Amino acid sequence: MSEVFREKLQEKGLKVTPQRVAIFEAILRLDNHPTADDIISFIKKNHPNISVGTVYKVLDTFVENKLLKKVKTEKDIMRYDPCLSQHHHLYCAETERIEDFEDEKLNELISDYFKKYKIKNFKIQDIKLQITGKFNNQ
Amino acid sequence: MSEVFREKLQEKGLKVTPQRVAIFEAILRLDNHPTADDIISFIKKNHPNISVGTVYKVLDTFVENKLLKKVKTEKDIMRYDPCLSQHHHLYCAETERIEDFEDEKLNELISDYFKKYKIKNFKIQDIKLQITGKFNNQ
DNA sequence: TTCCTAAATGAGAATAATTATCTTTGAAGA
DNA sequence: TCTTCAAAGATAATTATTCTCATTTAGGAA
Repeated sequence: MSEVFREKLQEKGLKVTPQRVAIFEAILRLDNHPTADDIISFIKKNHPNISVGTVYKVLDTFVENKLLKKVKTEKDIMRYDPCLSQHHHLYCAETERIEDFEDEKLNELISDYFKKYKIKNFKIQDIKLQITGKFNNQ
Repeated sequence: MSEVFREKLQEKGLKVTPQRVAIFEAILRLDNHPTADDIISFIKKNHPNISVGTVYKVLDTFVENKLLKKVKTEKDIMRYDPCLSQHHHLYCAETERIEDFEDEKLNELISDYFKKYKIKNFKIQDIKLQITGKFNNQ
């Protein structure tokens, strides 16, 4: 699994450092769109003297190189999300919980719509739905 | 026009202060999703000794009371958006420009879709599209 | 394998946005 | 007009993030 990751880095001429590996694994493990701070705490367990600045820098390089995306809640803080597949977000304003939501049929519906009705003076690169509401269970 | 605004405040038992009026007007005037800082600079022109903390507090009360929404870019800063109508955002990652995008037909399409295909364990309150891409002109 | 160099990291200071605290002021109901 | 509680002002504090710069290291070359 981390082979794909190594390749992606090397492809772009980026060095495969233990810090980068640790940070990427942390995001996969933490799963639910961690904040930089979540990531730092997690990593410090096995990697006690990693620097905060490093984490931010690594996250930025990942975003630049499309290994991650930045996500935002209604609140304040950036969250990070691995670029695995095109997906949307279910977001609960009360609890700050975010879940991924994939729906191929919906994607098609929307992209067909915009093929038919283009937005003038704007070239679409990506469409993301932020669906706000309430989770019923837990 | 600011009558509606006065009423909305009074309805919720909030006082109509000159600061609140000025801040709300500033957001309407500034239009294109100003940051707190944009708002502060704008207001200071006519209202030189308003306090930064006040602006933030007022913005928060407005958000709590649904007079405004907080919006986010891929970058860092909060922006504020008057709650006038249901709309989506066109967003250019390069220039940070945000434009509103209203499309009743699209809203219907999506809401029909979710009437048919409900998301399990989730009650939708609001759906917003963030459409990333590039503006062609200017 | 060892050497070299650009790229990456660490440590911590600096910045910027936002929040908190606490005193003073003023909106609006009595 | 008076009173009172919410709101505003001033400024300190906090928090997330970025910057700086000295040190280290990944990984290609010899």
